[in-house]
Amino acid sequence: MGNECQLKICGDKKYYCSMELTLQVIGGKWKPIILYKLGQEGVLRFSEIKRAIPNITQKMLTQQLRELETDGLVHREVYPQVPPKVEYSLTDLGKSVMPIMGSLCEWGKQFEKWHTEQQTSAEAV
Amino acid sequence: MGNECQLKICGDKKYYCSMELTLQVIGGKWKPIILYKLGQEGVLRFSEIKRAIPNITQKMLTQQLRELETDGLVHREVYPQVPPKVEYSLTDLGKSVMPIMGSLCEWGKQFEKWHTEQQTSAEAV
DNA sequence: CGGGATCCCAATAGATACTG
DNA sequence: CAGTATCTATTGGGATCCCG
Repeated sequence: MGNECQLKICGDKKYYCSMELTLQVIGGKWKPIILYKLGQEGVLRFSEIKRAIPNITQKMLTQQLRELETDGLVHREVYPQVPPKVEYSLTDLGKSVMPIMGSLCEWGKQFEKWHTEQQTSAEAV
Repeated sequence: MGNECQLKICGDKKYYCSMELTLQVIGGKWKPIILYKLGQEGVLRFSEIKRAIPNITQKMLTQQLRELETDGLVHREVYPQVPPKVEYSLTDLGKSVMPIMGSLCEWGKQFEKWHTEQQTSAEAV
C-alpha cells in the first residue's frame, strides 16, 4: 500500500505507478516493434530495421532508437567509414523485455483469430 | 515465413506484423494503464478510473474506453439514473491481457531498480 | 452532479528534401 | 547510409458546455 498513486521520479521520467514508467521507457507506437525485431534478429543496421518496419519514418526510427539507447535498452555501434555503417543491438536490459514482447505479439495473433470468429458469427445472423 | 512484413487487415486496423496489431488494440499512452487498473479492481466507475490515473483527462479517458469497448476488451454498463452512473469492467478478452499487463508493471519496477543502481555507481566515480 | 461532447490551441508525428 | 531540417498533418490537453 502507498506504493501506487504517488508521484515518483526515475531520471527524467515522472510517474504515478510502475506501469506508467514502463510505458515511458518501452511504450509508444514504435518502441515495442523495434525491440521485438532487434531481439529476433540480434544485430541490425539502421536500414535493415527501417525495412523491417515499413511504416516508420527515418525521423521516428532515429528518435526512438536514441531514446532506447539513452535508457540503456539498445546498444549503438558506429563504424567510422564511408558510407557510414551503424549497427543496433539489445543490451542485457533490452533483452529482458523480450519475453513480454513475445507475449504481446502472441496476443495479437489470438486477437486476430478472435476478431475473425466474431466477424463470422455476426455474418451468420 | 512470409508471415511477417506483408500488409494485413483486421477490422479497421492495418498492420504488417502481429505486434503492430497488438499495439493498435492495447497500445498507446493510456490503454495499458486503464486495462491494468480495471483488471486489478474488477469493476470501476468512470470517476474512479479517473482518480486512479491522475494525469489522464476526461476526454482521453472517454475516448480510450470507447475504443477498448469497440475492440471487445471492456464492458460498459450504463445505469439510467440521476446522477448518472457508468461502470466499466474487463470482458474475457480484456482479462486475457492481464498477465502481460502484470509483467509490464513488474518490468517497470525492475527498470527503476536498475536505473537507481546505475545512478549510484555513476556517482561513485 | 456524474459522464461526456465540443472547441481551440499546444505538442507530437509524418512527408519530403537535403547533407556529411 | 544514416542521419538532420523543415514543413505540414494529426493527436492530445484544457476549458467550457451539455444532458439527464
